[in-house]
Amino acid sequence: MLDSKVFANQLINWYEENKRDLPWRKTKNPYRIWLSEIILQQTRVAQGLPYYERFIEQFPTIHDLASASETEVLRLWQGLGYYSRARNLHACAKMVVNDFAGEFPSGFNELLKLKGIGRYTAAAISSSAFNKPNAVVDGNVYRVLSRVFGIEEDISSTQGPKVFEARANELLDKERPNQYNQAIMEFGAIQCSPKSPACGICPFKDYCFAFNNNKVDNLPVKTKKTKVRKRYFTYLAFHSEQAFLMKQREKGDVWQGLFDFYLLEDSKPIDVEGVISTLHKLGLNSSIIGEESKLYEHVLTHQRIFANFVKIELIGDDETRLVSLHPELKKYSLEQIYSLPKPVLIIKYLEDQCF
DNA sequence: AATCCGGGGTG
DNA sequence: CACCCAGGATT
Repeated sequence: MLDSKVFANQLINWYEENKRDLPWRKTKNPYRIWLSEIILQQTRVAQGLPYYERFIEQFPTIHDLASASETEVLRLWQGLGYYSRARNLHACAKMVVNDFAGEFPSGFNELLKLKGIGRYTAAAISSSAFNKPNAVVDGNVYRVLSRVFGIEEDISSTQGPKVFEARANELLDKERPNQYNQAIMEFGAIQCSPKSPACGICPFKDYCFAFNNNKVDNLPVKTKKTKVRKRYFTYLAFHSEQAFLMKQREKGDVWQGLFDFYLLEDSKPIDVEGVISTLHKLGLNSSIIGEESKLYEHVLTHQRIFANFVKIELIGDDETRLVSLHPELKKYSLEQIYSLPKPVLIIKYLEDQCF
C-alpha cells in the first residue's frame, strides 16, 4: 500500500505547479475564507468568483455584513442559487459578531455549531485560516480518493461520507493541512475531473486503482438519483401604470425570501379561462387582462417549472380590493423592483419585457 | 434515511 | 439529455 506521505507530497508538488491564482488563497482572514467557502458550496469557482469580489467590496468586514438587512444580502446573492446559504451567511455573521466579538472560533467543533457551516466548511476554515489538521471532504475529494485508492463505497449512502472522511484524515499532511486540502480539491477540479480526466499526464497513473483497472468512469459510486417534479406556474403581474404588485416568498418552498408576483399553481398548465375565473373570485371586475408571455421552462435540482406570465392592469378600486385581500402584495416601481432580490425566472421575464 | 434547496456548465 | 459543482438543513 502506498505511503500517505508519498501521496501527499506528490499531490502538493502537483498543486504548486498547477494551482490557479484565487483571491481567497492569498489571505488568512477567517472572514474572507469563510465567505469564499459558503459561496463555493455546490458552486463552481468560475461562477462564484464575481460574487466573492462583490461581497468583499460591499461588506469588507463581518461587521458590515452583520449590520446589513437580509434582503440586501439576498439581493447581492441573487442568481447564485441555494438561497438558504445567503440567509445562513447573514445569520452566521450576526452570531459571530454578537457571541464571538466578531472573531471566528478556530476549532472544528465550534465552527460546526455556526449556521451554514457543516463538516466540509468547518474543516476548510479550521485548516485554511487556523492551520488545524482537519481534512476536507467535498465532491473533488470523493472523486480523487475513490479513483486513486479504489474506494467503492457509495457516496450517496449514510456510511459513504464517513468512510471517505476517515480515509481523508489518514492521508492528510498534518504539517501542511491547508496546502494539502487546497491541493486535493484543485487536483479534483482541474486534473481528475468528472468526465475525461487527464489520466495520461497524471502523477498517480502508475498506481491509480481506477486508471489501472479501467474504472475511471465508474468511480466514485453514486447510486441514488434525485427525482424531478414538474410544476405549472401562472404569474399574474398586477400593475397600475409602471408599478407592479410583488410579494416576498415565504418558508416551505423554493426561493424563500425572494420576491415574485401573485402566483397561481396547478397540476397542469393554466389557461386564460383559469385567469378569468381567478379575477372573478378576487372581485376584480374592472381590471384589464393584458399581454400573456411565452412559456418559460425553469430547471431546478428537484423541480422543472413551466411558467407563464399575464399582465393585468388594475383599474379603479380593484387595487384596493386586491391588496386588502392579499396584504402581502406591495407596490414597487421598476426602480425599486431592480433592487429587490428575485429568482432568475422573474429576472428573465422582466428583461424580456425590456424593463 | 430521505428529501429539499438554484443556477450554470459540460460532454 | 445526464451529470456535476469547495454542501447543509430539515424531517
